[in-house]
Amino acid sequence: MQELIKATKALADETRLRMLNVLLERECCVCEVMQALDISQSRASRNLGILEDAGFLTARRDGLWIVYAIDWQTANSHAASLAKMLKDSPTTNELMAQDKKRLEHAVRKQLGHE
Amino acid sequence: MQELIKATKALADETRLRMLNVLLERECCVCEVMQALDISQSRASRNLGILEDAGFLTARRDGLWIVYAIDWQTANSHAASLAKMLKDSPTTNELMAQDKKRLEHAVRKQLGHE
DNA sequence: ATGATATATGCAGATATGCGCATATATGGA
DNA sequence: TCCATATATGCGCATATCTGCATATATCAT
Repeated sequence: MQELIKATKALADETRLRMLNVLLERECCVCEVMQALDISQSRASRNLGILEDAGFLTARRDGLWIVYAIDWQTANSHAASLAKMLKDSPTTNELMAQDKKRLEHAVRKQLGHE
Repeated sequence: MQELIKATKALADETRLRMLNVLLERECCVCEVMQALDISQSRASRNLGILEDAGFLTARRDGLWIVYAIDWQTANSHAASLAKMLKDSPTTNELMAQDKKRLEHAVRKQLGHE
């Protein structure tokens, strides 16, 4: 049951649902998520880490960047079911639509510190 | 998106996941849930209310009792998807198994206050 | 080695959440 | 009407969660 609790807790946050929304479009590095959601660096990093820990995401390094992607082969089967659910019943929402819009112009290089 | 957030927040709690576990067996009044999970009256009532508010449960009065049941026709489509997921991928867990065991002997009349 | 960029994390403060206790409300029977 | 039972809820406390700020760590280029 602990894995199910961890997965649901990870989902129960607006920021993280928005993150999964954009990651369902394509894999992203942290700075691209920052740009898409228009949030701070620490906030992006921390919440991506929570999603990874819960089994929703994989993380791989690519040079300076850490690239996060939906983990469809996750060991946490509940996370897989939940991710599939999000994919199959997309939430239409103004904020999430904006996130996807900004994602289109997000690039792998950016400010963040000042 | 707010409905999705409400649904996931409602799920993200051990007590409430245990409640859905027993309610997937059969509908229950508050005191039966108290007995099945071995928890206090206010705790049972409050958490059932949260699940109802999020769209997971219906509540109907039957005499002295309020009977809660999974709402398969809920207006919150996300809650429906999540409930179906729980139903289709049952979590095998010692605690949840005990809850179901106690549910077998739960009755519609009981102490609770002292 | 030094500097620039990307990401992770310790810390503190603000807010949210879960719980028990006591009490309020609702129903049905005597 | 009065009482017993079932459920809901106001309140306060303990704990958890989220965030920004500052800083640490990692990688790459010079």
